Formats: sequence, structure tokens, C-alpha cells
Amino acid sequence: MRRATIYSIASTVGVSPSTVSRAFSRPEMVKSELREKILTTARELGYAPNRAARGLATGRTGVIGMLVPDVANPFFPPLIRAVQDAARQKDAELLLIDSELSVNAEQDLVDRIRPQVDGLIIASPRLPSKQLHEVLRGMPAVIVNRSVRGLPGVVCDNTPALQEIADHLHELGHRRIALLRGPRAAWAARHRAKAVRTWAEGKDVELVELGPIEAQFADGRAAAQQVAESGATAVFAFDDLMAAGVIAGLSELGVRVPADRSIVGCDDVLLAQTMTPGLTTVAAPFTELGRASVEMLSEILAGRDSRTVTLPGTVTLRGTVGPVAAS
Amino acid sequence: MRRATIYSIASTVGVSPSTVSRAFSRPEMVKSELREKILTTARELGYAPNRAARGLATGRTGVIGMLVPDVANPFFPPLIRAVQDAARQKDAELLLIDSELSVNAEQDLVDRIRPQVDGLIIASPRLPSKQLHEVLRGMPAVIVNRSVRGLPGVVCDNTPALQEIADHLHELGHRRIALLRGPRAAWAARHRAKAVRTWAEGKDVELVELGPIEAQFADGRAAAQQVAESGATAVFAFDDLMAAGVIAGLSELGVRVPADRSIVGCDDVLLAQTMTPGLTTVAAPFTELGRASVEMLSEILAGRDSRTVTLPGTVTLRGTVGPVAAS
DNA sequence: GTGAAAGCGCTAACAC
DNA sequence: GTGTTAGCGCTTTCAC
Repeated sequence: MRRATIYSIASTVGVSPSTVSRAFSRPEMVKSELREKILTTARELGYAPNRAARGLATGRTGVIGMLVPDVANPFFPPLIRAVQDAARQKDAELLLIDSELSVNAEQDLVDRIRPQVDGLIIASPRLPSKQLHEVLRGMPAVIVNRSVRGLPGVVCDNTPALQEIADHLHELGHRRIALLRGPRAAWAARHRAKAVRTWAEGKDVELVELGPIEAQFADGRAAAQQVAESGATAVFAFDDLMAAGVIAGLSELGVRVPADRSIVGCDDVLLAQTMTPGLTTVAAPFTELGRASVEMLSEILAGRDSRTVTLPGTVTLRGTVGPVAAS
Repeated sequence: MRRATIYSIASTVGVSPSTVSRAFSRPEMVKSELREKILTTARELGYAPNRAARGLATGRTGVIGMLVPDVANPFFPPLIRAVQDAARQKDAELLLIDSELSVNAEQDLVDRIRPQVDGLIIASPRLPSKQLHEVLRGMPAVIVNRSVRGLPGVVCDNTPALQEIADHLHELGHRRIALLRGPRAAWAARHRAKAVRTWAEGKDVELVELGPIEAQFADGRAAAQQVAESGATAVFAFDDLMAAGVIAGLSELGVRVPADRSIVGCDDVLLAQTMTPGLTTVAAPFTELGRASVEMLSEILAGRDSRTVTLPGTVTLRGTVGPVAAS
């Protein structure tokens, strides 16, 4: 039992294939009565357009590619979900590629899927800007969660939220604060570090910079010792995963959160919501990030060019921040 | 600057397009010297085969579809990663579809991507078996994390691991144990409940069945009240997310884990590893599950038929289980 | 408003 | 070993 095509529909309805094609792609060009008939029998025959064929003919495949460094990093699933949802609204499919944290792979992978997608959404690429430009040459693409000069992107600015939390910490009496930095190559890490640094300037606060370390649970946990020794009463971790690691490591050292130490994460990833106590963090607008990326990609595909979009993170107070312990 | 095709390569090398085609798909059929030359200029021209075209010609698209109920549920990302990785080994791409927990969508979605993929991997479908059979008719597919009679699948059997943990609980003195059941429509929920029930039979243990409830953090949290009132000293939650919810809810009621209550989850999802204390659970073999699914799909595509594969979960003792509290 | 025909990039007989 | 040709399912001029 072969799949229905415009030909099988055409012959059962008694029209030409082109008419069937038009009934789908240019409905206004075919008389409504005929169109109804075509659409009906199409449904009966279980017809679904073959995108590959359509793509060959039009040069548009109807699929957008999404490249992420690691699907299992909790930052990406909500983003993928949002992108996938937005894509669906636009009647596009999503081809997902995981570079498995390999910077080299990013290049090859992009080349590889180039012909099968209309455009690409690249989340948190680690490739140096120059190479990124090269790889993306001639390919409609938008970068999410990193700002690269000359490339369309959508990013989240956590600066105000981070600083608001810092103020909060200050009010609670914290005067020695640790900044546990994320991966050196990560744009977000530099950006967030800067936000905290800027805030601390000229305040009666000592900022202890730790790291950079990888944004993994294990690395955060391993860094707990340093955090403990730093004498800081509060710590900004690069992201939630790292924060969770620090909390775990601290717990092993017998220090309690938030009783002995306050911890703040970033992103508001699922595990930040599900841990007990909940993690104080700044929430990334995943849905908007995803929607904006797809929107921007469509703009580019439509030949309009667009500028970088910046969306704000929002303060999310939960249970890992408290007043500085009386010692 | 158009993309390179076998034609552009053919004309610059001075051979026919078919030779170029063969150099890629049937390397042994073209003289090695010539092949080298072709491959080299292909690289120079930045050629990548157009899969859509290839797919049209061969009937094989080289992409496999994966349908998940919710990318953001922490169970799926590791599975997606494994599938994506296994697919890559086989030189296939991954089209990801999120049904967003809508049972109706499952049907439409399958129909929609049918023409663009060679086969489908469906994770944890909620559709009744009968409809599942219908939808999948004529489509190479494998079901992951659910066993459906007559459909190839790969599942995880947590029974021995769950029972081993139950024994452990028993040794620790627990005699009244709650079973917080998962979604009624979920195969895994029934399967896990059965494991615990079977274990409890004939033992000096009282099993209190709670639920079924949705496998969400919020639902677990809401169920904490019931758990507390049940008088159980230990609880088996359907999965880790639910377990995390119960712990959060219990905490609000002032009951501590594991001091006052022991909790065990299932799956060993990221958040189980990152919470403090770590969650005692049974780990799903994500990598093997993914690899096996892809393997099975290839078998089916190759015309061989295959039976259901069952992989064991493994006991993962962490910090949420302890001796029954002296009261 | 509808049909005929060419062509998208590739593969697969079939010749040579 | 390599070239020729037809055709995969669709869109899109161009006629009618």
C-alpha cells in the first residue's frame, strides 16, 4: 500500500495533478467547490504532502534545524519545546542536532544538515565568532543565548535581575559574596559575571571570584570546598546546575543552605523548581526566547533582516537565600 | 552562490553525474583514483548531499522521527540524546516532535511526518493500543517505554530493582509503605505498581495505594498531605519528578526526608542526582534504551522483524531512604 | 480556472 | 568502470 500522492488524488477526483497541488499551496487559485472535493478525498486517502519533493521543487524544505550543545543540559529542553512549538505554528518541522559538547562537531554538523533545512537555530554555540561566521556563511541562521557581532541573535539579559537579587542579598546583611564563574568560552558566563561585578563596584561588599569552571553539577560540587573557604556568606553560581552542585558539596561539608550560606542560581531550570528548598534564581523566558528565534528566522528567510533581540530574565525568589548567619 | 550538486562536481572534474553519485553511495564501484579526485573537489566546493533529493529517488529519507509527549519532562532528554547519538552512528538525522501531552495530537503528528521519515520512534505514547496500531499501520515504528502487543518495542523492567529496594526498606524497619501511583493511562505506572504490589504480598507489610495522579512535580507536592496522613513511613513514588514533589510538599508540612519519611523515585533523572540529599531511585538505562530503539528500527527497515527488548533498571541508593524513625 | 510539461538533485537500471 | 536515461513527488511557468 503506497502512500497517496497528488497523482492518486488527481486521478480519483478526475483533475490534473497541478490542480491538486494548487488546492494545497495556492487554495485561492482553485474554485472552492473543486477544492473542497480535493481536500476531502485527500483526507480519505490519508494524504500528507511529501516535503522532500516539495523541497526539491521549491528550494524550501519546511524544516528548521536546531543545534544544541547537549540536550540533557536542563537549559535546553524548555527551549527546544518552545522552538518546536513555534515552528509548528508556522507549519515547519524541527530537526534536532546535539553536538555533544564538541566544538569541532559544531562545524561538521552544520555543514551536514545545511541542505536539509531552510535555516538553523543554534543554541549557545561555543565556536569562536570568526569560525561561526564562516560556518554560517550563506545559511539563514539565528544564534540563541549568545551575542555575536554581525549575526542575528536572541539573548536573555539577566543583568537587572541579578543586580536586584544582589541588592536583596545586601539587605540581608551579606557583605562578602562569591561569584562562581561559568565556562570561559561561554558568552553567558562573561555576561553574568559582568553584571555582578558592576553591581559590586563602589559598594561596601567584597566580591570573591571563583572559577571559571564547567557548568556541570559535578564541577559545582567540587567547587564547594573553595566556596566554603572563601568566607563568602552568599554565592552567585553561573547557573542552576552549578548551584545545585555547590549545595550538594556544601552539604557534604556540613554547611546548610540557606542557614549557613545563601546560594543563587540562574535560568530557573526544572531542577531549580523541584529541589527542596527551591532555588533562588533568575528565570529565563524560555518560551519567548524560542518564539523569538523562530520568528527571527522566518524574517530572515523572508528576506527581511533583523537585529538582535534581548529579553529580560526575571527574579525568582525561593528558599536558598536567607539572612547572613549570626556567627 | 548556489549550493554545489553532483552536477557541478561532475562538470569540474569532467565526469558524469552518476559517477559522482556513485563515488558517494557506492564507493567501491568507482576507481579509487577517480574517487579521490571527486571527493576532493566535492570538499572544495563545500558539497553536502541533498537528502531530500536522495530520499525522493530512493524512498529513504535518512531521517528518523522521534515523538515524545513532552521534551521538558526530564525523562526524555537523556533518551533523545541516546537516540540522536545512535542515529548519527547510522548516518541518520533526527526529526523531533513534541506532542505536548495531547493524545489527539499524537495521531495527527504521526500522519504529518510520515512522508518525511523512514521510521518512527515513539516514546511513552498515551494513545490506546488499538488506535496506536491504526496510526502506525504501514509505518516502520518502535515504541519505547511501553509494551504494546504486536508492536515492536523496547522497555525497561524495573521490577527486580524496585523489589530489591523494597527489601532494603523492609530491613530498615519499614512496615507501612505507600505506593503513589502514576497516570492511569501510563503503561509504566501499571507495571511499576504491580512490582511493588507483588513484592508486598505475603509479607508483614501494609501497602497503602495512593493516586493515580499525574507524573508532575506539582501533583506530587499536592499529594504530600495524603502521604503524611497515610501513616506510611516510606513511599514509592511513580517517578523521580513525583518523588521530588512529595519531598517538597512534605517539607512544607514540616516532615523531613529521610529522617521522618523515606522516599524512593524511579528513572534516575537529572534532578534525582542533583537534589540534596540525592534521591534513592532505580536508574533507567537511557543510553541502551536509545541505542536499542534505533537498532530495532534499522532491523525493521531492513525487512527483518524483531521482538520486544527488555532492559533492566538498576538500584541506585542515595540519601532519601533511612531507617524508620523511632516515634 | 485548469492542464501539460519541465525541472529541483539524486539514484538505479541499463547500456557501452 | 563509466555514461545515459528515466523517474521519485512536487511546484511552476506557460498555454489554453
